[in-house]
Amino acid sequence: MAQRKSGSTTLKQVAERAGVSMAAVSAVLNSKKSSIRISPATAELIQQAAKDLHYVPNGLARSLRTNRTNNIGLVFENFGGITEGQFYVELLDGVAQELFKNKYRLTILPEVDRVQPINSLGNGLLDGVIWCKLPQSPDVIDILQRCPIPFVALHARPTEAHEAAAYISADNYGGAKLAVQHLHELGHKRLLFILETAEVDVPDAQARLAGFLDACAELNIEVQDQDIRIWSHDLHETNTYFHSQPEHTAIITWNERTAGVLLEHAQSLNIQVPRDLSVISFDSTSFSEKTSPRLTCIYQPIREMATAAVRTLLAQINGETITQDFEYPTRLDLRDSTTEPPKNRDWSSILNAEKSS
Amino acid sequence: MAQRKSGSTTLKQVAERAGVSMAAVSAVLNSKKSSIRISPATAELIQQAAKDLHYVPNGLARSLRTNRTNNIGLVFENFGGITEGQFYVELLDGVAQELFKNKYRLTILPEVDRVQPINSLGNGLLDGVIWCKLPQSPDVIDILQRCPIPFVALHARPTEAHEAAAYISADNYGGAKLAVQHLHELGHKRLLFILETAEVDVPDAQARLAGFLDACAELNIEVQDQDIRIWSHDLHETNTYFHSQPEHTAIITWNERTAGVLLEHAQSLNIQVPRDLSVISFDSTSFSEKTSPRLTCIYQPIREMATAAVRTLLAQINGETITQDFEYPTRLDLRDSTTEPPKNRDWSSILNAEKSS
DNA sequence: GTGAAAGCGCTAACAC
DNA sequence: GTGTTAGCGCTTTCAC
Repeated sequence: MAQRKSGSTTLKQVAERAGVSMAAVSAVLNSKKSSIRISPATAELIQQAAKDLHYVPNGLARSLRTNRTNNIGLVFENFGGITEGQFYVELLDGVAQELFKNKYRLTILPEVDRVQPINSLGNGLLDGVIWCKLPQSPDVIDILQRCPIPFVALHARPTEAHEAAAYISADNYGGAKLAVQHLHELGHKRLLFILETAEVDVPDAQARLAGFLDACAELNIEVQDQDIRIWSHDLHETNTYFHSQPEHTAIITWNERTAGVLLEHAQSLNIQVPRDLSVISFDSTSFSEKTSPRLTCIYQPIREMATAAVRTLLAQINGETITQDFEYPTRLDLRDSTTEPPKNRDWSSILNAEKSS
Repeated sequence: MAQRKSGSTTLKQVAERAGVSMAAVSAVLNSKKSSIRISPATAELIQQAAKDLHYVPNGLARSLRTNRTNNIGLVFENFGGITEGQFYVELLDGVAQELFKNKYRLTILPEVDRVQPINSLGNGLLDGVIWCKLPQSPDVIDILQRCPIPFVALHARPTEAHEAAAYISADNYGGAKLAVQHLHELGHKRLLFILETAEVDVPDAQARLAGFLDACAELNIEVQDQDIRIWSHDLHETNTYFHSQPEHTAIITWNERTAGVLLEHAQSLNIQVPRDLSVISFDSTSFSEKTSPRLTCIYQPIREMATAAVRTLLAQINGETITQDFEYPTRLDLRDSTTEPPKNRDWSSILNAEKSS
C-alpha cells in the first residue's frame, strides 16, 4: 500500500473541534439555503475549526451522496492516432475552457468498451459525456440508448437513436459544396477529393463526400472513380499520384495536416501550388496561415462548437430536456493555395525539372 | 434535478436475485484472491444475475471504500493560452496513452487554486498528479509539501521541496549550449535569443537562458542586453526588429510556433532564411518538417518524457517511494534553417526589394 | 436554531 | 466455504 490520503481530516473531526454537530458544519461549508440556520458566531467558529484542521471535503463521499460529480467525460476514439494538428487542440481547449468556467472537471476517456460501454459511462463517475466523431454503427446506437447520463455528440450527425442525444456538427455537406463551387468559379473541371483512411467512417467524411458529389452533379463536373481517393499519407501515394500525371487541376483534402503533407510533396517535386495545382482543405485553423502557400480552407468553427457542446450538455444535466441539435455553417476562407487552372500544364517538364535540380 | 443515474442496479439487488450474499457477489465480480472461495456453480449464477440486471458497479462507492480512484490529474497552467502547437498535443497524448494502458483515467485540471490547492489535490478524487512546467515560486513549494498524493513534475526542475516530488525534465541547459555551439561552428558571432512572454518564468526558460549565456561565454561570443529579448509575438515586434537592421546573423527561438511566426514575417519582408539569417528552435516535432524552410531544432523527447512521468507516478502510487529524477538528453536535429552567416548582408537592399515588390 | 441518525453502494474483516 | 456486518465521509430529513 502506498502512502494514501488517509490522514486527511474529516467533517466529523471539524464538528468535534468546533463543538457542534456534523450537520452544522456541512451547512456552513456548503453555504446553501439549508433548512437549518446557523448563528454567525457559530458559523465563524466552524470556519475557524475547518481552517485549523486544514479540512478539505472528500469529493467521493459527497458525490456518492449527492449523485453529482461535477465531472464530465470526453471520448476521442483514436485519440492517439489522429491527434496531429490544430483541430484537436482547439477542440480540447474549447471544451476544457467552457467546462472550467462552470466549475466542472474534464476526464478524457480512452476508447469506450463496445461490449461493456456502460462500465465507463454508467459507473457514477461522470455527470455527462461528450463523444467526438460519434460513428453511426449499430453498436454505438445501442450504447446511446442505454446510456444513463446526458450525452452530446460533437462533430457527428443525428442517427436513428436521435432522441437519445444532442448533436453538434458543422455543415460539412454545405462546406464541401462551397469548395466545389469556388473551384468551379475559378474554372476547374477535374477535381480530386481525398479522404483519410483512419477517418473514412466518421460522419463528417460522409457528409463531405455527399456534398462533393452533389455539387459536382449540379455544376456538371464529371466525377470518375479515381477522382475520390482514400489515403493514409504514410505510403508513397502522393508520389505515385503525381507521377501518374493526373488530369486533376485541383485537390480537396480532408484536413490541414493532409494538405500540408501534400504541399510539401508537391514542392519537392517542383510542382508549384497554386500555379500548377490548386489545393483546398477543411478546418482553417492557425495552421493554414503557416503553410507556404497559405491554405485556402473551408472553415468550421471548432472552438464555438466545443463551447456549444458543453453548454448543451450542462443544460441537460441541469434538467432541461431540450436535446436541440445544432449545425454550424461553414464558410470559405480564401488564402493563397487556389487559383485558376493551369492553361498548358506539362507534367513531364515539371517533373523533369525536378530531376535535373 | 436532472434525470440521474439513480435507476441503476446495485450490488445488493444482484445478491438478492442470485440468492447469495453481497460478499459473494463482490468477490466474484472483482475476481481477486479473496479470503473467501466461491463454487463455480454459484459464481456462474452470480455472473448471470449481474448480466440480467445490467449491473455496473458504482465507482464512487468503490473508490470511497478502497481509497483508490484509478484516476490521475494533469495540471496545465495556462492551458488555454499556450496550447498552440504540437508540443502540447504530444505531451497530452503521451500521458494519456500510458495512463490508459494501465487502466487509469485522466482528469485535466484547470489552474490550481493557489489559496486552497488541496481542494483539488486532496479531495480524494485523484490517485496522483502530474504538473507540467511547475513554477518555482514559494507558494508552489508550499503546495508540494502539503500535497497528500503522489506528485510528479514534468518539464520542471527540482526545487527546494525536492524530496516531495519527482522531476522529469529535458536537458534544456545542454540543449541551449548545443544550439550556440552549432551556430558558432557555422561562424556566427552575433546571436539573438528570444523568450516568450507567457512562459518566461517556466523552469525550461531559465535553464535555456543559462545554457545560452554559458555557451556564449565559453566560445567568446559577445552578449549584449539587446541580444536577449522577451516577445509576445502578438505585437509588431518582429517588424520593428528587422527594420532596426540588427547585426544578429542567427536567432534562437523559444519554440516552433515562435519560429514559424518569425519565418513568415521574414518571408514577407523578403528576408531569406537561412541565407540572410539562420533560425534554430526548440522542440523538434513534426511541425518543424512542415515549415519552409524546414526548421533546425534542439530536440527534446516530449512523448518519452510524458511516458516516464506516468510510469514514475504509478510506481509511487504503488508504494515505491523512489522519487528519482530524470533529465533527458537533448540533441541537435539538423534541417534547413541554419547555414553560415551571410558575408555582406545589406538590410536596406533586402528590405527595399520588399517594398518594390 | 441544533443534534441524532439513516443511508448513498461498496469492500473487507470476522463470525458462522 | 459462506453470510453478516461495520464502516469509507458525506448530506439531509426529522425530532428536539
